[in-house]
Amino acid sequence: MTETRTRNYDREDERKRTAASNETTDVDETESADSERVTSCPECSGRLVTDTEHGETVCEDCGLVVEEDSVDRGPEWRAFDSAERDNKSRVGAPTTNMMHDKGLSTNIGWQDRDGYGKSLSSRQREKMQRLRTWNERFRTRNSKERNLKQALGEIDRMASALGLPKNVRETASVIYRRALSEDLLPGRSIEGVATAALYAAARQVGNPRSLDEFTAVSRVDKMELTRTYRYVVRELGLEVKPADPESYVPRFVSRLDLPDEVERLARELLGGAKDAGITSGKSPVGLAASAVYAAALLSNRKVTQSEVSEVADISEVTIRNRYKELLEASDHLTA
DNA sequence: ATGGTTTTTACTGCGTC
DNA sequence: GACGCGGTAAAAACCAT
Repeated sequence: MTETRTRNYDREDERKRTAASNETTDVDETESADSERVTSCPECSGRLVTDTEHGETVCEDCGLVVEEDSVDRGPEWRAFDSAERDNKSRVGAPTTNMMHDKGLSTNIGWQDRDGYGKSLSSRQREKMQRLRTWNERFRTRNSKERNLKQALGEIDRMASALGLPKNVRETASVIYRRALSEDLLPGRSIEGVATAALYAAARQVGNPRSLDEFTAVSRVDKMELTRTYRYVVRELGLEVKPADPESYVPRFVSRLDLPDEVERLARELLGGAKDAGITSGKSPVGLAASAVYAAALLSNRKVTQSEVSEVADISEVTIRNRYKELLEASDHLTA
């Protein structure tokens, strides 16, 4: 009931509230770019045509240029038959980065001798030394590739076990690559960092899974996961927003076989709770679970607390406490 | 390490089927 | 009586300092 809130969710919650404007690195720029597309001329509401050669969008009737200097996303080359197109095209499946050297890497001997056993001139020796340096660099890179391959396999396995979509896996592998290139791995298990990366990725793209769900499919225990997760987030300066309770709602609803109506109501309740400021510092999972329970109650679907607590992995007591608050908040809002 | 907060565990009482 | 629900106290977990 007081204002000294400490928890994780809370801190970031406050940060979001106070500094909502200076978003820096996050992934949600998809909407703003395409949402304001004009479909008809603002002057005469004629039909618009795109002139790709000049990079403009022009009204067919009055000739008004609605948009100019648009980016040409086509290829910069021309092809006159399909063979040529195949030849010049550089698109295709992305390179995987998952291949390692298959033991074909080169070794440069340490004795400064040539093929006949004679010693080398000082000039040649210097050259060999430089070559050794570079070769070593490539080889360690290769060892990192192997590491990466294993980690990506783990990420894939866990992601599919948790039913996480592809974009989460991609984000996770990006995070893992960064962790690898910044040398965060020594002293930590590949599995641990991979799990942490996936956990962070799931949260970043707004499709979070609880820590418990992760420990269920990962070989690392909860403590190691949270530790490496915090470590990775800190070292990489990752911006992970607090999990939005609403993002858990659909899963709970579907696991309980409840109608969409309940989902809608639950979201409404959560919105009200957010406005009332009672979400701060509370576990998002608990909040979501209670909202689902309360919503089911309001729409006359009978679901027991223990059922909800089962699918959400939250104690019944927490559900009771939260859902009381939720209803209270919604009463305040409507009254 | 400590202190403050939330969540969980365990237990009790009440009402209904 | 079993079950769902509400409440409480104490323990455990968690996070910031």
